[in-house]
Amino acid sequence: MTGGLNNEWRELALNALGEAGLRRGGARQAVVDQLAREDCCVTAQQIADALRKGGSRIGIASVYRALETLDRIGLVQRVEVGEGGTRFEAIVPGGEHHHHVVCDKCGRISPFEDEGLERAIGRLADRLGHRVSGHDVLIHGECGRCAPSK
Amino acid sequence: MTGGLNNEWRELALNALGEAGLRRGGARQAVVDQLAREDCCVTAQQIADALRKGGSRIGIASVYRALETLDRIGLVQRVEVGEGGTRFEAIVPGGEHHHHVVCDKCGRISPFEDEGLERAIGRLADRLGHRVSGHDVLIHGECGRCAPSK
DNA sequence: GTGAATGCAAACTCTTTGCATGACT
DNA sequence: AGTCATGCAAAGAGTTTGCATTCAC
Repeated sequence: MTGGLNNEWRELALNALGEAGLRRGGARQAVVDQLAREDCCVTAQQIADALRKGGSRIGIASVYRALETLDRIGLVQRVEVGEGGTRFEAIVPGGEHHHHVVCDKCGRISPFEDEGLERAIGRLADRLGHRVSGHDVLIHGECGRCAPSK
Repeated sequence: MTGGLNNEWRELALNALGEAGLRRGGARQAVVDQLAREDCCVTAQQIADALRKGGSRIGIASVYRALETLDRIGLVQRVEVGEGGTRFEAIVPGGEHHHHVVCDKCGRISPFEDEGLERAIGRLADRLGHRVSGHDVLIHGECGRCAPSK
């Protein structure tokens, strides 16, 4: 499940754009394609670089605009990890979601899922009483590559 | 416990600065004092504004430098909430800690604590296998003021 | 007295906006 | 054809750095 090209999400996103009356011009579609290829959150700059490497002549501003649009529709999520700017990643509305581990050594960001954590947050949301619309969890530590399984 | 002036932390911080061979000049001390007055995370700009309102002639750069120093020593924590830049707050090393709720309506950031959540993260840390040095949890929803207890 | 800390201003990075051009429906 | 999207460049916002001066020790 790691290793890219989330075709399901790509279809979903292109459909959603159409339904929202938005066009699928070069930049917008290219950003969707690129996000579908990523496993975890990336910066706007990384997306732009990847696309240019692929031969596209995409301006960074268009990448930001596309990401903003996808975020508003709920297909992309902003992730703030405090290192090198805001990151973005594809999300399936109402679908599974993961959180992130930031490696203190190499800075790599890896995804993880945890049922117990989700349950705890669910209970917390009940306890807080007022509406809870979402949550982010960020773990700091060492990634699998810097400290291979213990 | 809400309402400011954490004298315990203030002493701790001033001591720690001395022990680290760092001086307690105007700006550094003023930032420590101001952080001790805050209940939750604030931006560098907010600290600078508060200090100037108090009559100090403190440059924003000195505030950033003081915060960077305190962060390095472990007395201050960066909090990324994705709205209006990085925030900072006082922390007691090894002591209790809270997380944050960002209000979708008014943008206010409020602190909360949750035992169940901490336990879940503890178990998660064990499961991940490699070293975990810290964690942040961010809840999005409505704050108590925008949706008074349900 | 001496070196670290500070204030100011300039530099930098990341992100957003304005505007003319080009592309999708 | 009409309108929305894009690219480029300039503007903004937040943060960091350089340097002369001031201040804590």
